[in-house]
Amino acid sequence: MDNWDEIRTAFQVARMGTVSGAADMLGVHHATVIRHIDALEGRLGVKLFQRHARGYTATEAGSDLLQVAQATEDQFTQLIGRIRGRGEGVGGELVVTSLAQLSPLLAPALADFQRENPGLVIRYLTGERLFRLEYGEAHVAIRAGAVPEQPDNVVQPFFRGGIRLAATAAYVARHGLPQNEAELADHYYVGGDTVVTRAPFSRWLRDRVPETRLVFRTDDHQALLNAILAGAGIGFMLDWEFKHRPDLVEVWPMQDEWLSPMWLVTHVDLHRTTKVQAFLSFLKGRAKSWTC
Amino acid sequence: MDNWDEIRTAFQVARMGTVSGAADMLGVHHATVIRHIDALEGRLGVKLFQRHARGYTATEAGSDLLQVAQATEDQFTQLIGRIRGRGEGVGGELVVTSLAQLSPLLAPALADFQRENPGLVIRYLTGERLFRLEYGEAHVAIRAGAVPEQPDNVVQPFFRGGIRLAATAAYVARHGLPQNEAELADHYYVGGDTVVTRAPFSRWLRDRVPETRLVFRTDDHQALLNAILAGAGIGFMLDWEFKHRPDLVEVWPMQDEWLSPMWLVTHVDLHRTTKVQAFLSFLKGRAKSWTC
DNA sequence: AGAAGATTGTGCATAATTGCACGATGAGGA
DNA sequence: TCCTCATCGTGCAATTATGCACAATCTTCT
Repeated sequence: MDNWDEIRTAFQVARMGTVSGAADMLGVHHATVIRHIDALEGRLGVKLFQRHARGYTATEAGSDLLQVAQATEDQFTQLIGRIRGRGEGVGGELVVTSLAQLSPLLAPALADFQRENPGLVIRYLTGERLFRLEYGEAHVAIRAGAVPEQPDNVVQPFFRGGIRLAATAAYVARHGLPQNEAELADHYYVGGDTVVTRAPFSRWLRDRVPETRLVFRTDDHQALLNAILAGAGIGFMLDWEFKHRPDLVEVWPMQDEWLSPMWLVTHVDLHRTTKVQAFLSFLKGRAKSWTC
Repeated sequence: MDNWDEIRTAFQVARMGTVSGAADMLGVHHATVIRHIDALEGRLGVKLFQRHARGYTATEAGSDLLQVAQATEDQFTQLIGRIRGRGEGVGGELVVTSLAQLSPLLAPALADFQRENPGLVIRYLTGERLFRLEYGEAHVAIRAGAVPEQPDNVVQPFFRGGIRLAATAAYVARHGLPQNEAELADHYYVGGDTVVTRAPFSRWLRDRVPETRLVFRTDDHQALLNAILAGAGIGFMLDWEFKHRPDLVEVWPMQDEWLSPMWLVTHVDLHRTTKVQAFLSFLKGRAKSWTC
């Protein structure tokens, strides 16, 4: 069945009882209404209305159509209301993706944002795979490194995350601290496994330490942190995590070149929506305390 | 919410995932689909789809629309099926109206017709008010007297109902039979009350009998017949009723001028439908035995 | 890496829809 | 009974929507 508009026209005629009344309702000329009805009846092969001098009266078929179309109009009205409401308020889903390393910072922030917006459902995606905003996989992405330059993506600077090279006090008691760059190669390290990270701090370390010194390798961020805390070696972590663990010792002072800028990325189609805007401003306010 | 066709277009895009696929489904050019989506999104102020190189992916709002429109399409498909089926087969309602006097003939015929068409619901309207075909009050009307000449009504000759002037044997035993027109005025009659019937037999009687001799008056046809059967007086009845009651005696021979032709009337919009045609041919076949 | 295929997006000519005018017809009231 | 009003129906002109051609971009397969 093609042409839903003709059904809508017939619906108004059945409801009003006259072509003129339906035309006023629909905001079109009454001739248009007559043509719609004629076309629809012609296609169906059944009369929907009895024509008489006082207007149109629905036949059985017309009454059936009236009922169905009434339900349809109600459904559509509700749909429009939901869609409009969704566009204006903060509700529905908010899908955020970031590197797994950022989860200790983001998870509490997301939890607080959800608490401020009870109608909201947060979906936080982390994973090695890059979730693609242009496929609608996420509303907001937090990316690190160089400025992302995907077309249709809106990019805003977020914060420069402080990076610490640290180990447990127990490790330091056993192996001491490196006093110069040459001594770095004498130590043991914890780091990524298959993923050849292009992060600046990772490259910095590769330039100064042979691969054989990377004695604990894992792609799981939590496992990596646990390995450092277990004294398996020296590793990089966010300043935020370092500060919250008093038994950790900074092994080498933070270098400017380690700092990789973070970016807030949204798709241009969603960037203007109230929901995304509310989240972005909330996150930027929260991030002031994260900047090193 | 105006323009249901755009919702339908958006629905197909959401279902197919691509503009091109939706265009094929709808049988229109893909440019048309793009314009519909753009117009709809513009009017809603919310993006329904994320555009990317592999097509269109529905946003939350788009998914919502998909669900609602899917239900709508199902509803419309069923509706069309019902309407088409109603047009072709014999089902739904059949509304017939006639003078109450004809109910002894029509009721059995209608019952038989219903038995032949189990999907059919018969509504038989009798009443002094003339039910109007052009307002959809009935599918078929049986009218008596002069040829009805309403526009948009299809009129067919039906049958000439035989009319008998009769009384019970008990009445005749008490009052005898009128031997000539003058003696007619000496008898007692049963007839209509408020309704000044223009039926020929009624006028014939008014011309020959003073009003005071109409001693039992009622507008209810059944009561009128019962009054005759109770011996209240002489009255007119259909030949069909007279024949089935052996205790009745014909008081005066049937006059040609009594015979009022009966007409089958349908509205032009419904006359061609299978249902009405089936009923008309059934009724005409049945009426052969009624003709006097 | 290169080529083929698929998809989206836009200017322009065409086709289809719509609006307007007028006439016709029936209903209701004085 | 006549008059007024509301409603429907149709030809013609203007507006709108559609189809086509082409370009640009991305994906995927070889």
